[in-house]
Amino acid sequence: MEGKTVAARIHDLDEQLTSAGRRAARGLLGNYPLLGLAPVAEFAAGADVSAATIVRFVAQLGFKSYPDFQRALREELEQRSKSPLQRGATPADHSGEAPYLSAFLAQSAHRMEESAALISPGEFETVCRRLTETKRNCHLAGGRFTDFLAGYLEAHLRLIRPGIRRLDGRPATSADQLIDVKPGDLAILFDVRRYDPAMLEVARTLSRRKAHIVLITDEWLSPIARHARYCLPCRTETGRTWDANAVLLGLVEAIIARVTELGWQTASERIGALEGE
Amino acid sequence: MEGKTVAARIHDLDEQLTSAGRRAARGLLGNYPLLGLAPVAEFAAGADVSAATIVRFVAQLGFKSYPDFQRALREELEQRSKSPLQRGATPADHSGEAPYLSAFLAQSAHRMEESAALISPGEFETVCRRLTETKRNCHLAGGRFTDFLAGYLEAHLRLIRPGIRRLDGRPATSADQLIDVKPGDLAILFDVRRYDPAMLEVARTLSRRKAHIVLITDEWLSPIARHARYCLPCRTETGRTWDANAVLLGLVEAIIARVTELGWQTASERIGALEGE
DNA sequence: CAATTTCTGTAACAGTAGTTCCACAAACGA
DNA sequence: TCGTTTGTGGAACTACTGTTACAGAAATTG
Repeated sequence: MEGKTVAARIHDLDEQLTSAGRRAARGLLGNYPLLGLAPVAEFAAGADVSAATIVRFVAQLGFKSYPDFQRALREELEQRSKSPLQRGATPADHSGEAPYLSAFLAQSAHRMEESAALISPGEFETVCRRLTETKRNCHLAGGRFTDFLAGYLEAHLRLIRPGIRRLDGRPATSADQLIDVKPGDLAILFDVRRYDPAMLEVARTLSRRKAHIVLITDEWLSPIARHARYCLPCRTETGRTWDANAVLLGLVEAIIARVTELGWQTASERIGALEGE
Repeated sequence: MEGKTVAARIHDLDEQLTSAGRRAARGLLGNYPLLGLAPVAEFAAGADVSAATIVRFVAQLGFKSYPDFQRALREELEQRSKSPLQRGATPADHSGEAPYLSAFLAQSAHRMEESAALISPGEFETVCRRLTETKRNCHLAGGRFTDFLAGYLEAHLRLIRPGIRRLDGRPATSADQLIDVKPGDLAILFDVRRYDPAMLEVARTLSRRKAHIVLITDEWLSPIARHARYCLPCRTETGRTWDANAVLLGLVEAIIARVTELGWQTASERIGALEGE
C-alpha cells in the first residue's frame, strides 16, 4: 500500500470511482503530478469539480488528508528525479544529430506510451466490453481532423458487429440522424484541440437523449468531457505546428483489436463471410 | 523580473544573502524544486533554519508571499515538462501486470521506432523536398483501409501548398482523373497487405504517364514497389487479426511536419489566412 | 572591550486553507 | 413512472500554515 505511486492507486480504484471522482482522476493524470501540488481549490477548478469532491477523491486514494496526499506526490517526484537513468537520458540526444524521421517517430512512439499511463485500463476495458453488446446501437462522429478516425473505426466495427451508425458533424444534417438515438445507446466522439463547436452541440443532444458518450480526445480534454461517461485522453502535443494524431489512431486500433478478441464468436463469422466475396 | 526561474533569482541574490539565508538557498537548490513545494516548516527543517528565515528568504527573492512563491515553482515545473522532450514523464508504472492497452500501445510504439530504421533517411528527405516544389502537381490515392491516410495527408498538404489532387481508387472514375497527370508530377500512393489490384492499376497508369511515384506501404512491399521511384515501408505486423496502421499515420505526420518546416514561408501565410476565417 | 547594529529563532497572531455537514439533484431499480 | 439510493456542490466550521513582532545572540565597529 505504502510503496504504490499515486498514479497506480488511481488506476486501482478506477471502477469504484464516481463520475465526478473520475473527472478528478482525469484532471490529475492530465497534468501529473502538478495539479495535485496545487491547493485544493485550484485542483478542483482544474478538474472542473468542487473542492469537496477533491477531498473525497484523495480520501478514497487512501490518504489521511490532502497535505498527506501532497507529501506522497512530492516524495514520488523526488524518487523519480533521483533515479539515475533519466538524468543522462534527456540531454544526451544532442550528441550526433539523429535523422529527422527517427527523431520524429521516436517522439511519437514515446507519446504513445505516455498515453497508456493517461488512460485508465478499466475504463478502456469497459468501453470495449460495451462495444460488444450488440443490443445497443453505436454511433460515431469526429471533427475536422478527426473524422477520418471515426471512419476508420466505423469500417472495422461494421465488420465485427451490426448496429454501427456514422454521424456527420454538420448540425443541419445531424439533427435527423440523431432522431433514432435511443437511451443507453453508445456514442463514440472524437474531438481534439481547436475543439469543434459542432461536436459539442452533437454531444449535448446525445446527452439529452441519454446516450452514453465515449470521448476520445487530447490531454487538454475537449469540453465534451463534461457530457462523457467514458473519456480516453491521449498525449498529442508536439510543440510543432501540428499535433500528433497517430497516437489517437493507435488507441483506435487498440479498441478494434480488443473488441475483436472479446466478440470473436460473432466477429469471425462476419469477417469470414465478407472475406469470401 | 517575471520570467526568471527561481533558481536564477537565487543566483542573482547570492552575495546579498546572510548566513541563514544561504543555508535556505543551499537547501532549496539541493533538491530543487521539491523542497520549495513543501510547507514552510518542512522547508525550514530541510534547510536547517527557522520558518521565519524561509519567509524572509522568499520575500528577498521578490515574491509577495510563500504561496506566491510556490505557484511560481509549479508553473516553472509545468513549463519544463511541456517544452522539450518530456523528461521520462510517467515511466515507472511497470509495477505488476501490464494492462492490455499499455501492452498494445507499447507494441505500436516499438513498431514505430523500428520503422525509422526501415526507411532510408535520405529518401524521406528527398520526398519531403520534392513536396515543396510547387511547380509540379501532387496526386494522392489509397486503398480500402488506407484511403483515409491519403485524405489526411491531402487535407494538410492543401493548407501548405497548392496543386494537390486526390484520386479515388475506383478504376472507372480514375481514368479521367488521370488525364491531367503530367510527366514529372508527384504521386503518393498508399497500399498495404491484402494489396488492392485497383491501386496497382492506377500505379501502372501513373507510371506510363511518367509520374514519379512515392509508395507508402508495409514491410512486405506492395507490388506497386516496382513502379515506385521512392518507397517508404513501415512495420505494421501485429500477429493479430488487424495490422497496425498507426505507424503509417506516424510517417504521414512526419512528412507533414517536415514539409511544413521546409516550406514555412509559403505555409505560414496560407495557414494564417485560413485560420483567420 | 563595550556599544551598536544586524541577524536569527521563538512565540503569538491572523488569515486562508482543508474539512465537514446538509440539502438538492441525478441515476437506478421496482 | 415513482420512490429510493447514491452522488454532488455550496456554505459553515475548524485547524493549520504563513506571517509578524519581539527579544536574545552574533557579529561588527569605534
